[in-house]
Amino acid sequence: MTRSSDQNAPREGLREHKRRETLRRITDAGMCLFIEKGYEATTLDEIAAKAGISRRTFFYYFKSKDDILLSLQNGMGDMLVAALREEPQDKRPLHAIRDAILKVCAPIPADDMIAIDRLMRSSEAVQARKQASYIQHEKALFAALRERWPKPERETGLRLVAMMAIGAMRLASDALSREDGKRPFDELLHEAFDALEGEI
Amino acid sequence: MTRSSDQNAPREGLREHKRRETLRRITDAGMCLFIEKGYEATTLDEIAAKAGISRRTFFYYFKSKDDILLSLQNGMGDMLVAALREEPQDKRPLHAIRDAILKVCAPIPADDMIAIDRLMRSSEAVQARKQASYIQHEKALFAALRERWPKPERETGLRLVAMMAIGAMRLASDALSREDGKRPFDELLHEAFDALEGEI
DNA sequence: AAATAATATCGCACTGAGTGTAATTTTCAA
DNA sequence: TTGAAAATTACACTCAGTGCGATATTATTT
Repeated sequence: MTRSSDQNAPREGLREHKRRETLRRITDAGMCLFIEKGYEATTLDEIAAKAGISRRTFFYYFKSKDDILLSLQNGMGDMLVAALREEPQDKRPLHAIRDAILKVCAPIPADDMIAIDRLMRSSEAVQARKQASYIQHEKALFAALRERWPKPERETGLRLVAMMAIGAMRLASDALSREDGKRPFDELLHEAFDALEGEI
Repeated sequence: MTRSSDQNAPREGLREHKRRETLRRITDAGMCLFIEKGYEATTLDEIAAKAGISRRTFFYYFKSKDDILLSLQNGMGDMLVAALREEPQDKRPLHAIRDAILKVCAPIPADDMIAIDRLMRSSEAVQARKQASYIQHEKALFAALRERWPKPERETGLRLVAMMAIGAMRLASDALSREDGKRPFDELLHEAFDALEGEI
């Protein structure tokens, strides 16, 4: 088989391409099995088999079984920060974050959100690490906020803003699952932020 | 050795007494080893040996290794709720919770708080489950708040209050560790709650 | 006191996650 | 083409956690 006969010429290097492919296969296999037979009941051997790799290779791509689920969650922090940077400078911190969250979450189908949320609830360890990832989001947001409002006396305030914003997001996300998607996410998020204004 | 020679007559049944003793021995052994050689590096075999029980018996007392550290954390939720119930009825929700937190945390030595906090940071899984326990505290507080302010239209608001209060507690606790106990916990907590008022 | 039930303790064998190591194969670059 | 770097694999290992069944200890009943 000569190289000239390959029609799908790799644009970004064959290595990178294969890597992405394998990563996707593992994630798909994992998600598929998790939904099919539950998170705890799915073993790494099964995932590896379905993804067509060895068990050892799985650990070349993921740090742990949890990471299959959490890789999705963990990307959120960076996305939020990026979206926040694109918000107009004159908005109040809380509104800027709210709109950043809206922008990041808008393209995610509600059904996917709910499905992943349900999966995460099925394992205590995963659920815990999801909560922990919220704290990471808070930290990331706080750092981004401080760039824009660098006065030292605002620090505690900005920490709280980040905390409240992520909290509101959590509330909206919980409500989405609880109501099983009856109302859209952006409505719930607005409601949570409005309630935040009314409180205190 | 006849029973009549026992001076420490068990008041609450020998079984209950032994149980408490064993529980304490396991916790002590665990804490001791965790501090000495780190959380991850300590095995259940070592803990069991030091506590004078078999490895299997450990699981009769704890659900997991994490639980040694988390049993301390998990009691907090109930204590907060109990303290909240004893607060005067006319206080605003946020102030009532703040004072409840103060009452619960006052008797805990700052050094202990810091030491446990440091230990929990050393394991990602434990750290994650600690964050998750905060969520449990929020839920418990929310339930307690709803008893006092049962109007349905206040629900979202009360959820947020619980969230902000626990958030402020987290902030104060983080600051305590970060400053290595330079300022007392109650000062930091007041600061966090005051900042909360100023925000929004 | 003896018999009986309930609770505690333990050992053993097992599953499954995760790691260390070293060998082999595949891709990339000189 | 050749040699370095990255990817894949097998194997053997440690450790957390579970299921099961046996034995010991404490409580309760007769």
